[in-house]
Amino acid sequence: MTARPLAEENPALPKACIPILCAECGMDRFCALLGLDGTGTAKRAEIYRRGQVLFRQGDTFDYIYALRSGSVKTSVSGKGRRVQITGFHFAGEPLGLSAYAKKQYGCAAEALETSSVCKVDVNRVEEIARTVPSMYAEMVTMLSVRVQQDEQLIFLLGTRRAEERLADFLIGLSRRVASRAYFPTQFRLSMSRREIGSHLGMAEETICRILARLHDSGCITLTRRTVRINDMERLSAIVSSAPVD
Amino acid sequence: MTARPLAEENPALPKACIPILCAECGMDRFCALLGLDGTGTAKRAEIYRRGQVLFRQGDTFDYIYALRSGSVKTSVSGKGRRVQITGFHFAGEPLGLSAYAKKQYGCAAEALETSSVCKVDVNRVEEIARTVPSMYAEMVTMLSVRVQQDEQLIFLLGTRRAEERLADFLIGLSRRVASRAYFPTQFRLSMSRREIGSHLGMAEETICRILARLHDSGCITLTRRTVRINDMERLSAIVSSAPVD
DNA sequence: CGACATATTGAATTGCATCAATATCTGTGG
DNA sequence: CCACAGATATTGATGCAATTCAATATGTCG
Repeated sequence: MTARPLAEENPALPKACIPILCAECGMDRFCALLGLDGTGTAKRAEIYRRGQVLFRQGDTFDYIYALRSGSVKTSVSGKGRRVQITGFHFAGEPLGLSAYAKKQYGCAAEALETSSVCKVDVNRVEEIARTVPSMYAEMVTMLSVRVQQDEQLIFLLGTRRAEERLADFLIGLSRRVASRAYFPTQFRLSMSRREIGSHLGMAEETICRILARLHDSGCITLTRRTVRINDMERLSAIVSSAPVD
Repeated sequence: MTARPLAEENPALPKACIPILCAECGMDRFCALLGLDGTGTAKRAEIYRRGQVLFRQGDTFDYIYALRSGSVKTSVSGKGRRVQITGFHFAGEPLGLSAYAKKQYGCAAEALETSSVCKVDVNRVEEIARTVPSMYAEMVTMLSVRVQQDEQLIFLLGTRRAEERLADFLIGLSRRVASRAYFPTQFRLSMSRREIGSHLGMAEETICRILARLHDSGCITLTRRTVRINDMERLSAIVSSAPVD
């Protein structure tokens, strides 16, 4: 059993996400479900490599996933090869839960890099709930977090201009991934420019241009897929800059 | 006790929303919670008029709401008076649940017209769960439906052009409100052009122009806030028209 | 009726997409 | 180790969809 810091000792993670921290796998609430099978080790941990899919849009809801390490993108497709990346996901985040009602996934999930993933068979959920009565409450918590995140993205897509979107995106990433790293202001993008564009509702070229502009202005330093935030103040200012007013 | 059609007899409502239909108030799953207080009547039903707020963004999570009739908009605000309407809500829909984890509402809710709303004190949720063990599972269901809806809106905002957005919006509205009305292809908009624009991420004027264009082409008939869909085929074709390809 | 919100329509502007060309990176096999 | 091919990224030039600004019309309600 690997010792891990308790939730209270890890201020990097958002409060809402860590009431239960599972010492077995170092992950938050969701992993607690997996830790409770009596063996002390998470069952069904699997490795996915870049491009491998966890599930596809329309697939029957069979597993709930928990990301242990790496990163995953979720995307919604429509007709005419148009794809929207609805989210990028990192260690500690649950995936697939939103298929609960419809019994099929409303989005696809694909690994962005080599990632370790726990899977829970949904048929075991009721069963597990017998030993963990609060399990559904945990699922409510996780889903409610997701709704509020999604609504932030809706706000971004509906009201922000290109540069604001990208600044907002970088700040969010730094909070989620850089905070765990050695240099909290520096991190590596596991997704391509095209994927960032697909997530923020803009063209790949626009991502490039704005990143270049932020780099030239000294706001960030960009080398390949490595980003260092030099001036968080300025970046924040860009996000909520001039009202369209 | 007013007799109401069972879920199976009301094909107008989406499947995912009606496994439990509460005879007491005619509403779906959420209202079942309210029907189970032993009195046979929903407690704390209140009337809100156009412009009155159910809750504000940032307010402490104190009630879960269920819309019995009328309509409500939810919106997220940022700096610089920019506002995004994240959703329009009609009879049978739950509101405020997404505040569960953070313990404060991430959006504001405001009545678009005179509306009847049930309120459940969140402090009673645990309590209620004792008589209704499946209550948390119901909440998971409702939240998972909401996530999938939100992801559809994210797709729309990220990938569709103005005319497609509006066509998609009208089709969605007709499914949600017109189906309950006498003429299933005709309905009245409870929201202004500006509000539609704020929801779809476009300017009020653009909404006007495109509505006029759809009217002139015979696709819809528009009189004030009354919409009649004349050619659903064509409207659907607009939604998934030319790939940006 | 008069005041104010809501809606419509036109004209000018612009932010971003699109098209296009080149550069750079990554992995593979000789 | 280098050369090559394909993916990814950058940068420039051009076009257009949608916003913004502006003016008028129509609706709503005291």
